[in-house]
Amino acid sequence: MVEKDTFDLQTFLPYLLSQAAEESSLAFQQVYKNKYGMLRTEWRVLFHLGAFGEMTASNIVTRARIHKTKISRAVQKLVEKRFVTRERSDNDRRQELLRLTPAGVAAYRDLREVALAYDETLEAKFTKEEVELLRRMLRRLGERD
Amino acid sequence: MVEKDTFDLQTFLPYLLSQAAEESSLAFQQVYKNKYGMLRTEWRVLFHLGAFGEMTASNIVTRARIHKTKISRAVQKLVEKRFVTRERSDNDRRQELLRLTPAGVAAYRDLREVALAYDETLEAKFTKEEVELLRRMLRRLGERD
DNA sequence: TGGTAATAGTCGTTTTTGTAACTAACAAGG
DNA sequence: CCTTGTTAGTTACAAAAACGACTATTACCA
Repeated sequence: MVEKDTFDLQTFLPYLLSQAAEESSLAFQQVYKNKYGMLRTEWRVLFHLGAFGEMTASNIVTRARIHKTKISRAVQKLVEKRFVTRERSDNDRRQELLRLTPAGVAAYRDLREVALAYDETLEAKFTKEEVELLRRMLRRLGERD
Repeated sequence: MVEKDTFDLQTFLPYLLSQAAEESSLAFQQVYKNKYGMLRTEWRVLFHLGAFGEMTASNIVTRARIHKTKISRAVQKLVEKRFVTRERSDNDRRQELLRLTPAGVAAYRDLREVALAYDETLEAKFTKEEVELLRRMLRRLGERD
């Protein structure tokens, strides 16, 4: 045993953040996993393509800050699932333009609705002002240093 | 491309939470990883033993909500590193009492200081009141449903 | 040009994690 | 005592993540 402690895990922000992140993503995770057999990175890629339209893998890497090997494998899976097509760019033949198929668009829209509804249940725990502040703080904490 | 979107990842709380959690734990992670060769679960186990003293693995499972197989493996690693000892309980010979060794205590104290200092740098991004609210909200979001 | 560096994306191997099945010890009721 | 059920913790195997090396293409510049 150590002397009486001035440190409490319950005040350590990285701990609180990771607990909150984990708990709050569980329910949503079940949906894209069970309904579409997707992993988290796949959902994120799908989301980016749905929200921003045609992109290359490295666009997503930059925006989502996910390692390129993870993106690469997620794209493969999404192509296998027929949610995404890829086409070599003519300007730069290293790049591949990624696009949602109609099935991909449908999945995106469906998940987007689920996400919106789920987010509302989270927001309902607090006041509007609190949620607003929370978002601002989380964005700030999530900024790359 | 999809119709103009009402959904923005930047407002989706699980996304913001996971980005903030990831980013804000990176720097601290480097410390326990590089300095002590620990993984996240190992640091958490070490922390629990340092803060609360002698515990069994399932005590930690309950408190930290980490799956018992992860705890089991983390304990093995910590024993190998000579930070923790285990001893079968006499009352119940299924249980093992876990304790920090002097080296474990030293590592704990060191990491505790690092954590405290690091937390302060995070807090410095906001006002006292904001941080207080943030903690409350994160605890709320991290509660098991 | 030609050579070197940088970028896009993939692949292979090693670590970690997740899941479930397993052993050992206890508990409680007949 | 015996059986059945529960708890503590480990282990085995499969799924997923991390990390680095690799190919192909483009960019830069002497």
